[in-house]
Amino acid sequence: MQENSPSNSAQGSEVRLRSLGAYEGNLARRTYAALREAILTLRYKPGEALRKQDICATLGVSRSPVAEAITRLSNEGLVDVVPQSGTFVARFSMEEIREGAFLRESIELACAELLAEIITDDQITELRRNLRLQKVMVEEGDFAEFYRLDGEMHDLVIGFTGFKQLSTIAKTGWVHVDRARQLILPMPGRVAETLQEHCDLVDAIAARDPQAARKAMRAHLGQLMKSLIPLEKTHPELFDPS
Amino acid sequence: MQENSPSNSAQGSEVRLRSLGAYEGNLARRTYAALREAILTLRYKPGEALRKQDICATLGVSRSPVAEAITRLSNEGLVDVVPQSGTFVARFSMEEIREGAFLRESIELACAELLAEIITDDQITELRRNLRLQKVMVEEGDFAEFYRLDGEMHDLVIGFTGFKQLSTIAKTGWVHVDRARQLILPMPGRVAETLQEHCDLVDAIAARDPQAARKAMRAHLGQLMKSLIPLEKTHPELFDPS
DNA sequence: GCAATCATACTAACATGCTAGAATTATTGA
DNA sequence: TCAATAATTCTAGCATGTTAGTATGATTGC
Repeated sequence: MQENSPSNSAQGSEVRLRSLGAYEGNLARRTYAALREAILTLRYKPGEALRKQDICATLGVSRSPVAEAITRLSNEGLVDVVPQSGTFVARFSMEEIREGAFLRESIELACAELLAEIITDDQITELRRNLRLQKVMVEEGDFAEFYRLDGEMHDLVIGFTGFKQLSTIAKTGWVHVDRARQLILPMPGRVAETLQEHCDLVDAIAARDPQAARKAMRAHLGQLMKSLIPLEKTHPELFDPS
Repeated sequence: MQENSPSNSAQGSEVRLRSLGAYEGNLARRTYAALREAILTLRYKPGEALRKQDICATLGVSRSPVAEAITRLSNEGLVDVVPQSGTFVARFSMEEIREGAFLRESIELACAELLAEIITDDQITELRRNLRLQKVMVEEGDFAEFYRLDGEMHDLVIGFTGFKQLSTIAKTGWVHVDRARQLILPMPGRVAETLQEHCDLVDAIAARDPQAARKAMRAHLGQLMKSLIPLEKTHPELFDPS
């Protein structure tokens, strides 16, 4: 039932998990981070079974930290645990993607609105600095770095409110969107528009106009969702039959 | 399998953890639920050390499920784990309370706004039914039930959007608010106002007026926060020194 | 050939032993 | 008297043994 994939042999030689040295925290946390990254970057494919033994061997740890990591991934909705049977990488679900996008929109709308009232000049400067770097990356065609800066900008917007955990929660809801987004990267035609949307957002916040900030943020996230919706038709095998 | 006998142990001290039979899921999940309830109801006091051995003995389980439960509570911010030292019930932090309230407000504002556009007549009926029950409870002075209906109404508002996980996330952010609210319950003078705020919110949604829904929701949650802020002065020992 | 049955090989979940490090107390030294 | 140090006793974290339940593949019966 969970059987997977013609041809796609990807045998053991392929490195799908980064060494734990790349992360920080205790073993369980690092194992979690390594697995999470592999899932989000689609090195583990939706529907695929996760073999604890292999993971233990690859990472050189015992089953305990791996089990804890999988529990956390399960809470996040990135894997499905079937009791006494197995653990599988969750398939995409447009429902969850929509929900994650709605959650993030809710949070960022509120943040943008709040920020438009309390943001400092230094913070505006930092946002504009990030924007300039984005512009450079678009010009140079470095999409990977552009998307990193994109994420950083959203983080800045949330972080400037002074709330510490909000960004983590926003990202948690965002994981499904992020994973799906891997399928449409890079989108050369879209980055220029995205950059413009980012500029509009920062302008609205800098102008201390809450309503405009809300509008800009909503337009921006709406555009992203529009690009994700076709995925269910173009990659049906990666989606939850629903 | 493991019979959980009416516990010997706990040398005369009060029962702070309900039997696992009251919950569902595997042992780890039930242990988590039992601990969480005890922390939220302040049967475990902020700052207090959590003794794994005692918990194991009381619940009649081994350290594994307890460890997993504590990890989850830690992710939720309800306990602080100090490596190689101990686990402590998190103290209140007005910062976290504000943040939880902001998160919930963000989500519920978005939901209220969305609902004002898509809500069905049946759903409005269900909200109004809940409101009538609330009114009865206010009249009868049954604050516990009123409080439960309050939570149920917020859940309905979120659930009517069709999103499945949103309510869980909203509640996760809300835990700190909920725990602090234990200190000010019951507030006989406040319930009547609260009921009125609930009516205003439902009226706005039923009138399909997104702006009014936003306003009503914001006013409602703002009132709650106002009642929480004094706690830091009246119960300083329960708060994180900040 | 094909369905029903049984044996095997998996898995998650739980229990428990062990280790290193932190907190606390006891002991020493001046 | 009091500071510094050593011993004891906690703990979280990790490794690993055990158990029960599921899926799969071979075997049997017809």
